[in-house]
Amino acid sequence: MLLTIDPNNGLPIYDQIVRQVKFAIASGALRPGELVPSVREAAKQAAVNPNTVARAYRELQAEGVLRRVRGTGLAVTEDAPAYCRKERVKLLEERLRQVLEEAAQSGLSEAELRQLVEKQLRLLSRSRGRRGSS
Amino acid sequence: MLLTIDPNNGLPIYDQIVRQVKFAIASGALRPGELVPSVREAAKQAAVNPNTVARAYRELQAEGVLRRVRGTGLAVTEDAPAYCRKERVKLLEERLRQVLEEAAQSGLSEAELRQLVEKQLRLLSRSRGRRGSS
Amino acid sequence: MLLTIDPNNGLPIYDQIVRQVKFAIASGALRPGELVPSVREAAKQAAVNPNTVARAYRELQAEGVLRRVRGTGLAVTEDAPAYCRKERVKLLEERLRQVLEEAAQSGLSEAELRQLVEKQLRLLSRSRGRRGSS
Amino acid sequence: MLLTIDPNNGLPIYDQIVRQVKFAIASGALRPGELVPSVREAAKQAAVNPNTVARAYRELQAEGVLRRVRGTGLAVTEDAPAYCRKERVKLLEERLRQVLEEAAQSGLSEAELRQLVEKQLRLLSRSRGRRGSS
DNA sequence: GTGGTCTAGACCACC
DNA sequence: GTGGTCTAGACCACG
Repeated sequence: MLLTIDPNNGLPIYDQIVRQVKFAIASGALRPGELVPSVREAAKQAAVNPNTVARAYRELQAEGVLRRVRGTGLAVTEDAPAYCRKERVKLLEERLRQVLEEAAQSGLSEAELRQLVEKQLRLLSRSRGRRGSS
Repeated sequence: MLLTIDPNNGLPIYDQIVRQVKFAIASGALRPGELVPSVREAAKQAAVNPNTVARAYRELQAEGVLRRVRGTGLAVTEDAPAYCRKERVKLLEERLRQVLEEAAQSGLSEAELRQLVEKQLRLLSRSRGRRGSS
Repeated sequence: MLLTIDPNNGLPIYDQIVRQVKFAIASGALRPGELVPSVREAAKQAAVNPNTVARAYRELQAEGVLRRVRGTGLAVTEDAPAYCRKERVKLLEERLRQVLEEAAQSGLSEAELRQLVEKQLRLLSRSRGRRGSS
Repeated sequence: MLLTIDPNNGLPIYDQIVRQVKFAIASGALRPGELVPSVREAAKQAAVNPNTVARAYRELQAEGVLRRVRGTGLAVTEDAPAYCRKERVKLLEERLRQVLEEAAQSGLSEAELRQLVEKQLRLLSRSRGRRGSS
């Protein structure tokens, strides 16, 4: 469970954390009953203020994704995986829609747009490959 | 030159305006010497505060895309089209990269990711079609 | 809309604020469309840190009780009164139940318990009367 | 001497323990010279961390309600019953006052408030009856 | 050690 | 002026 924060993402940091936790649960990297990294640890790892992590975790509790185990930490709930898989699609579709809409407004033809998307997908799979083979 | 603002875009409104003006110039919809809508008019059309439009126009002047024509308004500069075409690609690639990277982090396989992108592209071209035929 | 905060209430301050706003809406003292006091103003009035008020207001937005009006403030939503009236009963019953349960555990007879409750209700209506007549 | 802990009470657990011990002494269920359950036993029975029980017992010793009997455990002092009876009324009145005050602030009329209180008292005496008959 | 709350104060986006 | 985000650091309750 490694958090990778980009402070210039546009998305608030706490939101990036919320998403990444949900994604980790959706993909099975975090399973029900497992503990998420402690507030302080996650904050250190992500080079972020503990309050910011705490806020993200608070929201995840409010959504029923995490539950508090007193004196122990925050654990993934039983319902979380199903919920997070739904959320994942929703969150990604929303963001994709926004960006593609903007691209469409830019006056590019559909062919040019597809070309742009293809280029980025290729770049992505290449960097993925690198990460995968390392 | 119609502005379409989405306040929940994540992008600040003034930035959305800056981008759309650049896009309009890049695509030839706005040509050197032409005037952009007045601050008040644009603000009314986009249902946005005039200060926000003013700020966007200020930035466009600072980048050399617009210039003041005393007593007349703001006109597109001669250098703007070349500049804006470069910007357009840069801005779109940057946004696309961010979103696709996030999608990649979400644990979706490349196939699933492509499927999502295709779905959104189809949705987009459909809504474009509608707008085109209206 | 005056906030009265008791830092030794046991209830977190942000929660006291959340409750009081809901109560004010439930009782009709705050109506749909009206603005709640600004974060800074409420913080000053309640002698509390603005962040604490902001957190309370954030939760009220998340519950759909308040909505943000950009650059203007936070307004009561249309749905808020119905929702808050339901909440009011729920919140009060929960608290009453806790306290009466504790009282019951204390070994008092039911008669003694009723006497205690009556005494407090009388004290309350007296202080209410004073406030009402002032 | 059975402890019934509600972790969502708002009251800290150690405080709930302190109160319940005092209540047991006030009502005569625990008499001077009698031993309270050992820290470990009480912790097991109440499903609570031993440290938390230890803290409660520490406070009860500081208040002069319990005293260490070397090698034996903690015993109720001679002065405890009188002291605890006073405390009981004080503690309950304080809590009742808080809750009723909050209820009053909620904008309910006195009649509605009384109705709420009656409802909870009835619920309480019913559950008491059940417990009594078991 | 864990999370939760609160304060203080900075900076940003928007009106 | 409005709310939103973030940092820094203190204190509390609990294990």
